[in-house]
Order: sequence, then structure tokens, then C-alpha cells
Amino acid sequence: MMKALNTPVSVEDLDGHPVLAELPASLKERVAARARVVRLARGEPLFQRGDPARRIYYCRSGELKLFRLSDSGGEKIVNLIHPGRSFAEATMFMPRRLYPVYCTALKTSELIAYDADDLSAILRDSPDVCFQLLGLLSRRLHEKIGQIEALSLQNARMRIAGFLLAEAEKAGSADSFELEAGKKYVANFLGVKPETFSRAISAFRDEGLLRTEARRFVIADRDRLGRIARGQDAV
Amino acid sequence: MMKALNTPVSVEDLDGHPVLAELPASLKERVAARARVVRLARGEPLFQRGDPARRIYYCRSGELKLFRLSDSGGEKIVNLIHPGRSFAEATMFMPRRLYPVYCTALKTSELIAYDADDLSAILRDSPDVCFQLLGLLSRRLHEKIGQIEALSLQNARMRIAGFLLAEAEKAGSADSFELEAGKKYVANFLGVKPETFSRAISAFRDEGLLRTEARRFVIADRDRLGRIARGQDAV
DNA sequence: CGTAGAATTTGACCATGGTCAATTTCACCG
DNA sequence: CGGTGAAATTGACCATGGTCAAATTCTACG
Repeated sequence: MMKALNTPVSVEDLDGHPVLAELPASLKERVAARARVVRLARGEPLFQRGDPARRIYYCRSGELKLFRLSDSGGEKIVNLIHPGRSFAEATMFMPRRLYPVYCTALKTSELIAYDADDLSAILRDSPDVCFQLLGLLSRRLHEKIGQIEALSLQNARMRIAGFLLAEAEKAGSADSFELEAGKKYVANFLGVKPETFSRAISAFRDEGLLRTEARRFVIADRDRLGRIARGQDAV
Repeated sequence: MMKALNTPVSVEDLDGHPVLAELPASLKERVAARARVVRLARGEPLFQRGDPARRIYYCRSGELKLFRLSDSGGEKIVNLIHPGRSFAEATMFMPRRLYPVYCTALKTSELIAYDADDLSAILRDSPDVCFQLLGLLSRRLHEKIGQIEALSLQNARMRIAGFLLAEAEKAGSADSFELEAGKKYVANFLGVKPETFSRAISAFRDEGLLRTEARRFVIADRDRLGRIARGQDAV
């Protein structure tokens, strides 16, 4: 069951947040006082599309999916949320404040929930924080443009190769990383069926571009994987 | 050739703008004084992806496409710009201020170009305008999420049916509208090849859902078209 | 008007990636 | 440990929508 814990949120808890970390100390206290820690079990929904958006969130641990549903039951993950990531900020500025997507925990997760009205009031007096937020939304927007481009201009193989390289990048320069989410979810996020994802990984392994051990991926031929991602592949 | 006209921009010219219309009168004058009218010929580029983003734009007449290119020459239109629409605002808040897409005129077009630095400075002192802008970027973000959902959860037929209904909606309740852009561009925007678009339209016509006369579309069976768009189609 | 080049339509064919089904592997829990 | 249900893999098959090519209609402009 979702639990809104009484555990108070400390001022330090704001520091990981891409926007709130910039608040002046006095306001941080005020915000922290209004914030709550929320714990979700694996599979538990945080909110539904269409729910009134009273809070915005920061993921402290665990993993969540943000997704849309089609009338015929299809699901499209528009974002996978990992620790350090905040989400739902844009709802504060929508004409009708409703969550535009569903959110469900994929693992046991711990979130910090901030009060949307409170933050909204604070923004009125802090142009700096407004700018931070404008920057954040701009990055999100370009991220989405990137997703649209990938879905439209790249095939499954290219998207998957690109994703692997991006993950390796994030994990550091070791060319080795763990898949944070189940393959099923990664596949959906990439706009591909799990079967197709699995087949592509097998193919990469067979071609010697990749080695896999359990959840760990080791990239063996970064260059060629890069060429595949850009469609300059000779094979 | 692209022309930055000396034609001054009047304060009234700001009124159509979704954000600038909200400025206090004094600031409007300042902004108008710095703004310039730009005219583009059909096919002429306004900016390239990666260009320094010194201006943001408002479309007064004509039509433009915002697009990405793949390494293999493929093109994906992420937005069609029509009169009354502003664009490129998000670039003001990016860490490196570069246009993230290409922009080219599809018809002879007239734009108003605003100075990004000037607007940025103004925003520092006007939380109201900041909020307007946050709202605008939020809407853009959700628009993109909608596009991603459509590309992932709907097939070509569904997206095209949905598009026709949306256009009819925008045009008023008459169930009749003109396609503002060439079919080629609309098709690309919908993530479909022109041949597929053409075939879908023919099919709709044959099924009696639609009548077409030159550039004009008349929707004959709104309900069934709606069911097709949502995948509840029995046929 | 008439013509050139582009846009659109139509037909025939085919590839990518989805669907369905059968295993195999994995992860959690008593 | 052992067992159970979900996740992942693999194979066989097929549908959607893309490709290529040809015919037709538009549109701009001399």
C-alpha cells in the first residue's frame, strides 16, 4: 500500500533536486516542511492519467514508469524514472492541473512529494527558480523531440544500438553497465516488442559487438555499434 | 532571399502572441522596438539545427516546417507552423543556446523575430510572463507526448483519421476544411509515407466517410471516423 | 494558354517487425 | 533448497506499411 510517511523531509533532501536545490536556504525550509516521503510497493500506482495534480515528485530510490494507455489496452512508456530524477513539474502550469500520464512503481520505491501550490507560490517571488524550471522543461521538450525522431527515422536495430551506447555513456567509460529496468520495460520505452529486443541483442552478441552476463552488458565494439545506430552499417 | 525588413514592429503586432501579449504596455514598446519583420520565400531556410539561437519567432503569415534530419538523409517534421504560432522559445533556456531543429518555409512567409537576450532580461523582472512561458512549454511538452503516443500506439489509419477529425475541429463545426499544407508534409508529420496517406484517404472516400474536392475535405461520418481513430473499428 | 516540373495517385512487390506459441531461464518465497 | 509464476528467448508465420515504378493531375510561370 502507498504510504505517506510522517518521516520529515530534511533540507538536505532537496539538494539532489534539479530545481529545488537552487532555492535560497529560507525557502528550502518552508518547502521541506510541506514535503512528504512516499513509499510504493512494486507494481503500485502513484497516480492515474486525469487525476488532479496536487504534488510533484522526486525519486529517491527505486524505479517507476510514466505511460499512456490506448483504448485497446496497449501501453506506451514515455519515461522510465530512476533515482535522482524529478517528474510531473509541468502539471503545475497546465490550464487544468491534471496528470497527463499514468505512473506506476516498477520496484519498491521511495519518493519525495512536494506540494504544487506551495511551489507555485514560491516561484512567484523567485525568478531564478523560474529560470531553472524553464530550463528543465526545455530539456524535457528536446528529449521528447529526440524520442520522436528516433521512432520516425530509425528502425528497431538502430534504436536499440543507440540505447545501449547511451546507457554505457551514462554508466561511465567502462563500456559495461547493468540494465536498470526489466528488458520488457526498456523494449516498450524504445517502441519495440520484447521479442524484437531480445532478437536484436542476440544478433549483436552473435556479431561480437556485445557480451552479456545476467543483467550486465559489456560493449565490445563501440564503433561499429555507433555506425549501426546511425544507419551507416555495411552488413 | 531572406529579408530582415526595416518595417518597424508595432505594439499591436504583439497581441497575437501567446506570451508577449501579456506584457505590460511599457515593456511592449521596448520589445517591439527590438523586433524585426522577416520575410522568407518558399523553400527558404530560416535556421539550421545547431545554429546559435539569437531570436525567437512568431508566424504572421505563410507556413513553415520544423524538422530533424537523419544521417541517411531522412527528414522528420516535428511541427508545422501556421499563422498565429510562435516557436523556438525553449532555446532561450537551454544550456547551450542552439536551435535543436531545422526550420524552412513551405510558402512565402512573414515572421516577427524577437531578440532572445532582450526577452530573457525582461523575464527576470516579470514572474507573470515567466508563468505564461512555463505554461506554453508545458503545453508543447504534452503535445509531444501525444505525438509519441500516436506513433507508438496507433497505426497509420488511426493517426490519419485522428488528424482529419482534429483539423475539422480546428476549422469549426462545419465538418469541412482545407488542408493548409501539402499532403506530402502532412503525411511526414503523421509519420507516414505520402503513398500510404493517399491510400488511406482513398479508402475513407470509398467507405463513404469522407468527400474531397481539390484541397477541401468534407467529413461525412464523424462518428465512424472517430471509432477508427480509437481502434474500435469493426470492419 | 501551354508547358515543365512537382505533387499526387495507383499498382505490384517486399521487408521489418509484430503475433502466437512453445520452451527455457530467472527471481522470489515458503 | 524446491517450486511457482513471471520474464526472457526462440521459432514459425504473417500484416502493415514501405519501396520502386509508372501514370496522372496540379501549379507556377513564361
